[in-house]
Parts: sequence; structure tokens; C-alpha cells
Amino acid sequence: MAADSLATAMTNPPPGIPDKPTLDGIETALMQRWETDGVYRFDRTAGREHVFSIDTPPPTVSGSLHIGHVFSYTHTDTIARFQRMRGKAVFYPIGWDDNGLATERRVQNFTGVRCDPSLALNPDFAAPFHGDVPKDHRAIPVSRPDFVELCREITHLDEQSFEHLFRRLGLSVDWSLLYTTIGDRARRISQRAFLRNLARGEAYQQDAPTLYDIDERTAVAQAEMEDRDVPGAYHKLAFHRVGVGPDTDTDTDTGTESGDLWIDTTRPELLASCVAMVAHPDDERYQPMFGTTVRTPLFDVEVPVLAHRLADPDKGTGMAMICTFGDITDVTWWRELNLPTRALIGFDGRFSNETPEWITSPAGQEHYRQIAGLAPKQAQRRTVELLVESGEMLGDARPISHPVKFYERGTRPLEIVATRQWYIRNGGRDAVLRTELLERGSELAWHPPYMQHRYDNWVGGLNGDWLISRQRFFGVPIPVWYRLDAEANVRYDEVLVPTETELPIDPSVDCPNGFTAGQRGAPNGFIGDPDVMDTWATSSLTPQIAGAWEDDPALFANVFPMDMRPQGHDIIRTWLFATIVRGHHEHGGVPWRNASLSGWVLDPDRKKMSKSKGNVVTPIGLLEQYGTDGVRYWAASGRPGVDTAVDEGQMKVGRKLALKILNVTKFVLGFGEPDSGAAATAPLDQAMLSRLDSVVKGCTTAFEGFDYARALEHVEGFFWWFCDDYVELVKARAYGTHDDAGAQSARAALRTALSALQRLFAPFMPFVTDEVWGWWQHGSVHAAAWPTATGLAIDHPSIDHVAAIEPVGEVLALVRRAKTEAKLSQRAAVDRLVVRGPAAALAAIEAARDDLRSAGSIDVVEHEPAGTLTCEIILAPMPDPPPAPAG
RNA sequence: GGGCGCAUAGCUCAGUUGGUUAGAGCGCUUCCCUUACAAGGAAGAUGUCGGGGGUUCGAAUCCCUCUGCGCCCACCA
Repeated sequence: MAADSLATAMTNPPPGIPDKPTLDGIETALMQRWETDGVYRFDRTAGREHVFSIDTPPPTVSGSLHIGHVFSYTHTDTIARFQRMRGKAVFYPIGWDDNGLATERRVQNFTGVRCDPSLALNPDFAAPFHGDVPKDHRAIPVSRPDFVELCREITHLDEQSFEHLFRRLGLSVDWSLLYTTIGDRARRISQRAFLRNLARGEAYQQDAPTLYDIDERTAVAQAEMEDRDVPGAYHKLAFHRVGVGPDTDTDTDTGTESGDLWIDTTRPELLASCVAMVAHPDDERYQPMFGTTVRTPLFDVEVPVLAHRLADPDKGTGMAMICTFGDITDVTWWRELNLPTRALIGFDGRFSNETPEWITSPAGQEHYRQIAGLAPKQAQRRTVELLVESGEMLGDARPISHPVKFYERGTRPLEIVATRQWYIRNGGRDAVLRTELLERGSELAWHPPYMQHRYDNWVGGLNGDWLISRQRFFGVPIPVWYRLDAEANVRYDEVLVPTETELPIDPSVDCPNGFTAGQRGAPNGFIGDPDVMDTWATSSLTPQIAGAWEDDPALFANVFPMDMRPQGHDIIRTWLFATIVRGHHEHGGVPWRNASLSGWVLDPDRKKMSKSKGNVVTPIGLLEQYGTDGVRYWAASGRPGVDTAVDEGQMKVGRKLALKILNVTKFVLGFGEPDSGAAATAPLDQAMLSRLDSVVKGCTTAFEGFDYARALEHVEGFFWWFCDDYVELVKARAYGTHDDAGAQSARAALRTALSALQRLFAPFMPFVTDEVWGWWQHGSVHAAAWPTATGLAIDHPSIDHVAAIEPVGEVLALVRRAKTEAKLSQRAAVDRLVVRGPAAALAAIEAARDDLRSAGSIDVVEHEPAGTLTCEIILAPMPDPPPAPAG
């Protein structure tokens, strides 16, 4: 390979070497050239076995530009470039994840509007603000179509700045493959996949208790929840045993000896929703009471006392009240104990205004009126006041800190509300499917391998199917309608679906087949599903979207299943898992062969970056200061899967390396071209190439295993040795100061190594390598072939070339040290060098004698046999010091 | 409570199936304007490989155990 490109260079020399090489301005020029020449364009004509396809993560454009983008996308880019140079047609798309709640919130904050789906479209609507919304602005209601249009406008702006950054990173993506998750193709594919899930029974709707964000007014999925420690308080409440007088002995903990039953609760406001009491079946304190009933404080509702294994005798009094619904355990109890539903918190997050029918006593009804319409926090305060008044709360509330479920982007705790939602089966309720999905996880090659534990852990711990419907607006609509009966009631069991050729559709605008627009909402007519799909329900189809599933069967067949899914380890439970679920249902296999997990970027103090901490590092300034290549060098030094701190020191090293590549190229090319057919014949030159062979092998193996960092380590280690020792040793000979044969050998070896080095560095430092490649080669280095072994080691298997060069380097270092210790210039002359050592070492020294003499300014080199390698260095007498300056 | 990862020089980290004297960069010290590079070069100092135990001719590496840090999951009355 090296010889081929060398030959090309010699027959047809390119423009040449600048007098003063610089990194300034090369990025802009090269980016333009790559685009013009289509260097990264996917070759559709390549067969599947020649394709390397990548399921690039589509960044959320509503988020800020983050150094984390630079980090992980660089990792993938190095792999893409390696595969391309190895001759693969690399399918490296890019997409913008623009649909979803994150975008809606950004638009709300950026323009001061809020979507009100009950409003009709206003053709004259204009956003009241544009990026500078006053803090006390009032959310201006807009219609759903107006809101969606605003979202499109703002995401378009965001996408432009993302594209700017991503181009600046030198990513070798094929920009002609750009997609967005709200675009026509994504909507079509997302809806098509959903309809097929529906047809096969993998998607279903269910009216069930659902975790619900009362601020965003939408259901959320298990994967989007997180625990936060928040302050709360235990309140000890008295439930009254039926047929037993009120408790007078307030010392007792449980009240079981008296007429009252005491419980501890953190959510006294849910008292009106209480449906039962529960304790552990083995709890002897309460065993006599199982099967009896008690009356709730304040509301005087009769509820049964039951036993269930999930009740913890050590928590509170050991007895709990079950409400519909305070937490997930309540849902379990409600389901397993067949309890009634007494839900009071509605979609608006407030207690129902209607007094519920299960509160029958006049006093209880009056108490309820005190909390009707309140939000949970206010309702709690009022309830506690009422309990204190009635004497049914024992002592003061005892403050605690406890974990509470939040939507990961939410600000108030999730409530549990019974609603009709759409689900996709993900094994959370089906052991067989769960096993199959765990099996899919094992079919993947994980890089690094231990990341598979996180997948297994998550899939094994699922406790429900995947809730995909969201009561939001800027997303892919759930593509179904429902029949209305003669009274215009919705018949959710009569689902109307479009044909696949109609997709994408918006059921709030389009009509089902056989109906007219006038029948929308009318008796015996239809109504569209108002919800959109969870953003993961669409991004779980990125392989299908990027590969144009069903839209372009030839392309899809050539890229799917993809070779590589790169992503962060924090979204294994969401993006990675969801994509496997969809691939399993639709294609009966894994959507990719390799999953490559990147770590997070930590701030320089090794803390996780987050917007709230304000320690997010933006990349633009760093790119300007150290150059893209310098920043990419830092990124590529982060091992796969390992969280890595922002380290400007490493970027500085990267920039230094880029400069060194520039300078050494100029130097080596400056020796002139070797004659046609010249080869490395000198032992030192062959030894260097032999070492290069092993570097090429090491680099290639590392890249094949997705370990870009190790590949970089290999080439970088060799490169500095090459510059510091090898080039120093042979430069005089290469200039032609010895003899022509030696010069030809050195020049051939230098150019062979230079060519290989530039290509080995190309995946990491795409700009500087392409710049220097252009000085003496044709085309882009990124379209050049990945180096292969030069073959010298195979031609002379009996010679240990690497061992032949080590003693020479060692002696050179000893000479340098002697000069440094004598406080002399490295150019100072050595009168005589006596090398003592083993025969093999002395032979190596002898073979490189002239190179050593030139590099060390040594007059006479002698050697004597000895056990270990030592040197006697006789420096030339110091010249007379210059006369001291007068004064 | 379960799982995963990490602990090596002042700092950031390599160290692959156990194998000579444990490495790199940054930082620090010294020297050198040397015609590829002074935004550079040459050299130098710095280590109980977290603690303890075990296997082995030999352990940073394998096993057990303890400690500390980080992450994920579970628990949420």
C-alpha cells in the first residue's frame, strides 16, 4: 500500500510543501474540500459484506452544545474513518432528535407560549417573544397547530447551530443522509412500526394506574423516572375500629389494645382515597384484626384490614393505609387485593371538586369540601389542620427525608392517575418475552463487555410494559381513530387504522377510511387519538429511519442490521433497550452487531456535568484554542466506556502532536525523493520498518475491537520514537552526506514510514493528516487505504530487526546525557566513544556506526566485548569561553 | 439490599493470556537558540501498584477478604 501511494507521488508530484507550515485555516479549507469531493458519501453500490453501517445517535437539538458531544462522537468517528480506510463503504448518517417534550419546553421558554389544544388555529399568530422572555411572562395560549409550527421553526434554528458544531468536529458523517425524528420519513416509519405492533398484538391500550406528571400533564414511562430525596414527614393517624370505643391510651404505638388503629403516613392528604389497611400476615400484633374493618379519620369511611407480604412490620407502626394511589406499592396492593378505586387527584394535579360518593357522613363530606380543588401540598396542609382539630393525629409531624419518584425532567413528584394509555410489550409482564430480550442482549458484542450487565439488570428488573402514549403535542401522533357510538361516546375498543400507504397521518386532521370530516366528533362518527408517542418510541427506530425501512428496500437490505450502535452508557435502559425491543418485534433479531458505549465527560474536578450545577463546558472555545485535532486527541484518549474529565492539558498535547506531524512531514519530504525502485536496505532502516509493522498490526487489532484509544496509543508511541531517535539518527545519511546507497535507503524508509504514520493518525486528527498528505500525495488521506505490514519482517524472518535498533538508541541516549551533564550543547563534539557490550549489541552499533557518528557528532567509535552495555564518552575539549562582557 | 466499575508518580491515566529493573503525558528541576519544530529540543528526580491474606519458581496482573470512591437498579406506607 505504502509503495503504491509512494509511486503515485513520485510520478506526479502534488503542489508541494509550504515554507512555514501552519495549522491556521486548514480546518475551513478541508471541510469545504471534503464536502465538495464527497469523501464521506456512502457508496450505495457496495454489497452488504463491504458495508460498515453505524446507527448514529441523533442528538437532542433542544439541549445545549456540550463537550460530551465532542467526546463521544469523536470516538465513533475514529471507528468510521478506520473502516472507511479499510475499504468499507461506511454508512454514517446523522439525525436530529427534535420531537418530544424537551423541544416543547424549550419553545415554551423561548417564546412565552403554552399549547392549549382546545383552541383553533390562528393564521395570524406570531410568537410574543424570541429568546428573551421576561421572567414574569404569562404563558400565552396557542392552538396545537400553531404550537407545532413554532416548534418546527425553533428546532430548525437549533439544528443549524448543531450542524455547525458537528461539521466543525470533522465528523465524517454523510450529510446527505440527514434525518430528523419529526420529519416525514421518521413519522411514517414510526407509525408503520406502531401499526404492525398493533396488528401483532405487541401494542395495546389499557386503562390502568399510570405515573403521571401533573405539570407537563402527561404519562411517563418507567425508564424516564428517577428517585429524588425530598423532605417529607410522618404523620401518625388514628383509624377507628368498628364497634370499639375511641382510644384513650395515647401511649401505645399501634393502638391494637384499644379502639384505635394507628398508622404512619407521609401522605395524609390521600386519606379520602383510602381503600384498605394492610399489615404483614406474620405480624402478630395485627393478626387478630385481619378481616375486620375500621373507619377512616375525618371522612368516616369503612375500610377492611388486610394482610399482604409487601407490608413491612418495621416501617412506621407496621400497619399502612392503602390509597388509590399514593405510590407503586399501593397499585400492587390494589391489584392483588382486588380493592376498589377511589382516585381523587385528576389530570390537573388537583383534588376533585366533586365530593366523592363513598364519603357519606355529613361531617366527612364537610371535611372533603375543605380540600376539594387543592393541589397535593395545600391539601396536605389543610388535612393536617383538620386532623389536629379532630384530635385524630398523634403528636406533631416527624420530618424525614425520603426518596420520591419524579419524571426525570419534572419539578413536582409524580402522581398516579388511572388513565387509558398505549403500551408496547417489553417483557415487563411476560417472562417468555423477557427471556427472549435478554437473549438478544447476548447476541450483541458489547464494548466494553461489562456494559451488558446494565442491560441484563434493567431487563430483569422491569415491572411493567412500555408506556408509549404521551398527552403532548410535538411528537409523532398515535395513528389511530376510534368509533363513536350513537351518543357520541368514544368506543376505545373499536380502533380505526389507516393503511400503510397513507402514512404519515395526523388523526386530529386526517379522517379514517370510509368517513368524512363532518363525522369527526359526531354520533356514530369517529374521533382521533389525541396523544403522541413517546420520543423513544420513534428514536427506538433509528436504524429503520436512517436505513429507510420499507421506503428503500435495497438500501435497507444493505445496511441492516447495522454494524455498530454507539451511545452513552446512561441510556442503555432507554434507547438501547427500546431499539432492541422494536427490532425483536419487527425483524426477529438484533438491530446491530456491536454496541459501543462511551463514558460521560466530567468537569475538571471529576464531577458529572449538569446544567443545574452550571459546570457544563461548551466546546467552541476549546476548538478554537487547541484546534479540532487537539480536542479530538483528548477525546480519543478516553478509553471506551470510561468517564473522562475535561483535560485541557491533553488538548494541548494534541495540538503539539499536530504541529509535530506538520514539521516532521516537512523535514522528511525535504530530504528529497528516493530514486524509483529504491528500497530500505540499511539494517537500521529495516529495523524501523519492522517496528512499524508491529505498530500497524497493533493499531488494526485495536480498531477491529472498537478500541480507538489503544490504537492511538500504539501509533503515538511509535511516532515520538520515530521523530526523536530514528529521524535524528538517519538525517545526515538521508541528506546524502555518507553515500548514495545509504541515502536512498533512508529516504525510502522515511517516506514509507511517513505515509503509514499519516494514515494511522488520520482517524484521530483528520485535519492535520489530510493537510500534510496533500503536500505529496493525491486525493484525501481519508480515502487512502489503511496501512498494512510492509512485509520486511516476512522477507527476513531470521533477523530480529527490533533488537537490532535498541542498542543504537541506548547509546545515543548515553551520549546525549553526557553532553547534558557537561552542560554542553547537543551539537558539541565527541572525540571518542568506546562502547562495551554483548556481541549482538556491538554488531548493531557497528551496522549503524555512521548514523551514530553523525547524530552524536562523534569522531571515533570503538567497541569492546563486555557483559552489559556501557559507554565511555570522551568529549572534545571545551573551546575557550568568550571574554566576559566589560562592566 | 442487589449489581457493575474504579483505586498504579504531585495530577490525568496506560500496563492485553502472570515473566527481567512498573511506564507515558502534564507539572517540577537542569541544560541547549540545534538550519523540521523555542508554541521547540536534550536530559533528570519522583512509586509500600488502597490494606491484609492466599496460589505460584515468580503477582500491579489470578483467588479470597477488608476499606474508600463512583454509577445503575431495588426499597419509597
